Amino acid sequence: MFKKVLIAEDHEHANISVRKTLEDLGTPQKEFRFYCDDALKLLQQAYDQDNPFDLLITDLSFEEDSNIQEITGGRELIRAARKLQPGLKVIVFSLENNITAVDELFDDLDIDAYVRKARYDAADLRRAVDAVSGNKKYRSPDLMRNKKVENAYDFKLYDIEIITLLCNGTPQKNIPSYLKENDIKPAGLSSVEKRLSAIKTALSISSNEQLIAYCKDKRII
Amino acid sequence: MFKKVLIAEDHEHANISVRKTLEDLGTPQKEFRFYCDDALKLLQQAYDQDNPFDLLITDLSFEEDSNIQEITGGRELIRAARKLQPGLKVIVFSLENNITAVDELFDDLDIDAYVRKARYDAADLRRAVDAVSGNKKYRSPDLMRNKKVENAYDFKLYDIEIITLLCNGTPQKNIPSYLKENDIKPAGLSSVEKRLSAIKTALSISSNEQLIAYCKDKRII
DNA sequence: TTTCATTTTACGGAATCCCGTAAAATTAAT
DNA sequence: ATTAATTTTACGGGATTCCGTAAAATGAAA
Repeated sequence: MFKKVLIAEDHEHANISVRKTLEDLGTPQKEFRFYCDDALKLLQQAYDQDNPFDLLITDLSFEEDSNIQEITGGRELIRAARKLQPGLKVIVFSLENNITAVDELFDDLDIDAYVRKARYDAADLRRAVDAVSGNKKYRSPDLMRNKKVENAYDFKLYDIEIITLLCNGTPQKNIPSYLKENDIKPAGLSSVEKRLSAIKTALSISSNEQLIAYCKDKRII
Repeated sequence: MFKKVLIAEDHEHANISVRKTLEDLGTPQKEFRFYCDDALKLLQQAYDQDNPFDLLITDLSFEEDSNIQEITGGRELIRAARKLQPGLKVIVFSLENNITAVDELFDDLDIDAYVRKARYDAADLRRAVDAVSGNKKYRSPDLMRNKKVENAYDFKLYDIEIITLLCNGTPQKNIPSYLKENDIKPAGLSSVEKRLSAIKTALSISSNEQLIAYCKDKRII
């Protein structure tokens, strides 16, 4: 079982109960941070002092507030943590229930477990910690693959990025420059146009306006 | 302070930590349920046995699962609970951060407090319980804004008609023919364009996409 | 009815979006 | 390393939207 665990989670309530779950599991040393930057700093310190963490449990999205952060989300935190300490085990604990997004976490960031914040998430987290401590991967049962039929189109992170920009009033022609700034891969205007067009075709949707309405209704955005 | 509190919250982790918060506050009797129907049943039983609850803390959205429920959400639960026990204090504890939606909770359901699940939500909940036990209303500080200032534009039926058409994928240039069919007054394309432009200017919105997002968020559509 | 004010529509040019095709770049395979 | 396949970008023309101006229609008042 794990000896030293770091929890990065901005919601105080979630933070409290994750700590309690770890207590029940008998983890001797638990640290928690409300901000990604603080979490990484702690990770670094522990590493420098030859007493590194052996597990990171992190949320994906951290709300921005007056305390401006270098690292603004769980994905970047994981990347930074792994760069520092490649062998670090990582469990993501988040509301995200988009299967594709979770797949991307396993594929791109090689996380060890994904626990969705949901009805039985405490028991779920316990199972995840167990599995990961045995060097196994774990993902919440309801994200195994079943709800695939739900969405006629499988929204990728890239799609959501673009649609979010539209929601913020960014004109289509300005999206490329934003994508380039954030190093998001296909950044050409053509690519954006094509992707939007593909989404709309797949969903039998005819205008951007209708697409936004759809995404809002389905809570995709 | 409260003697008997019922927590209705489907997320196990949230449930655990709300219980812990109440413990810290010294609430002697705490019950919790993961489903609305169970929560209402317990409320009813306690009432029938002349030992009613004096506070309900509930989430707004409960995830559907195989356990089919009569009552599917916090709003209905509150309505049913108040019908049974009109004086019951109610604190809503939810992720919802749409000011208009929260306003509606106070206006339509006359809830006593709204605590948003966010960074300092444990401390926030404590303050809410304190306030409500002193017969005061409470809402999370970041949702304090005055409700009147919110709607910078007063949506007319005509506006909603047009925006609804856009949401259904009608291209702008086809809107006039729909309006004519339904005998809606200014049906010219120019009028439609001007109206949309006026709305966007009033709300400092730059695109139709952003307008749709705004209307969906504010529950105007 | 005439006049005036307001609303609605028509029109036109510029900007943007849409969509197909081709070039360029990247990736994979041999 | 070369070739082939795929992805990404560039380009261009037609459609649509955007926005200002002017004409037409409507309504109110005298």
